[in-house]
Amino acid sequence: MSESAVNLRYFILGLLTRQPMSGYDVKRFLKSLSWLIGSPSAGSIYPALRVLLQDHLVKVDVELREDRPPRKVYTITQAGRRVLQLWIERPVGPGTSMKAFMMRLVLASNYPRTGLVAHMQQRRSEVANHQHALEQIGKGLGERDDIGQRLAVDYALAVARAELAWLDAELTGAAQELAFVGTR
Amino acid sequence: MSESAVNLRYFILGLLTRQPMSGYDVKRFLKSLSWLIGSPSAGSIYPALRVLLQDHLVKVDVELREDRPPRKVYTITQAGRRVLQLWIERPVGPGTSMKAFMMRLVLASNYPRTGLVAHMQQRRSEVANHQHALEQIGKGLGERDDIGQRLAVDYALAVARAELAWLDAELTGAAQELAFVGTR
DNA sequence: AAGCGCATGTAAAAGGTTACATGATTAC
DNA sequence: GTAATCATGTAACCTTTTACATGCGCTT
Repeated sequence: MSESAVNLRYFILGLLTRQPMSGYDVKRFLKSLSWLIGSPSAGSIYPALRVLLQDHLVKVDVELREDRPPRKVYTITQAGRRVLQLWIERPVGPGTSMKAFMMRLVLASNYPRTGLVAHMQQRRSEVANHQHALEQIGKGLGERDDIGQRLAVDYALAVARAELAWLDAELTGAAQELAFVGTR
Repeated sequence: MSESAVNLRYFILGLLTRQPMSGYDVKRFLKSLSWLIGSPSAGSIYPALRVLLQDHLVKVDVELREDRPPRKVYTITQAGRRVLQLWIERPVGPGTSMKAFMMRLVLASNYPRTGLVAHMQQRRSEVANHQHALEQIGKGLGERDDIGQRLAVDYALAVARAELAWLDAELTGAAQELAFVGTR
């Protein structure tokens, strides 16, 4: 359950590589993807942006409009891009949540193609491991009355299988692309 | 992203309905299911148990062993069972994470059968909603260069489809059981 | 001899949510 | 006229992680 820490800041930093955004923009965007990543409240987004600003990883331009609170548009700096690259290239250890994987997937455009493939392969092996572990648990359960545990393990297995199927399909596609690029 | 709060305490309380456990037992069990629910550190489990104890929802028996730290075995009290029922019957609002759903699924044996079915139907409609929302986002993305967003949405859709398939299969099974019980 | 599993816990720090505060504009 | 959306932010509170502290027994 570790390393959810620090992630929101880096993820927001990553979003700013697509285009400059205000805190409110970030909030709206995250809300639209709430299913994938969660929808953090204002009380975590604005402070996160302030920290990024203090660390000089983003700069801010204030858009003044008449009779409204000013809109503060944040832009990633060169230093920000460097720090983001370090974060993105840092291999994610075992036990990474789907949410953490999703975050990096959303930021795919910041990866070199091979880096993205490596990241997906990493996920593939993680999920395969856990699938195996779940199957073992399932067997161990046998005829007992752990109805809840059996349901939960079964549910998780169904999800794991879907993840693996998607990753395999996507990875074979990517492998062909890379092979093509390599031979032309 | 709300209401992760308070959950670990209740979930641990729920685990104690299966059998009395020590903090270390809880930790080991959670670790084995880390993929489903996450594996909280000692720093959250032991304090959680202390709070449960202070609220008289569990009681503790100390097993003294030679030359080792004593093992503290926690047992749920009647008051604990009542509080757990209230938590379990409280309808989970929209935006509930898979993890929160999993927690309640693991505790399925504490539900009356119809309550469990209702809970799964609730999840079904939630996932269906989000699937729809994701499909809309996917269409809106079109031919743009949001490669990351497209991948993430696609991935989430694959997972959502798997969840729906599982829930539908399980719910039709449960419906037949209930019908059978109803007619005999 | 080093490290892991057992077994408990605490303290500091980080992170997040909830609730509040402000205030204009737009849609019903 | 009432509610939602836009737009920012703060403060108190809660939970969780990280890192530490202790110490035995077993395995490599």
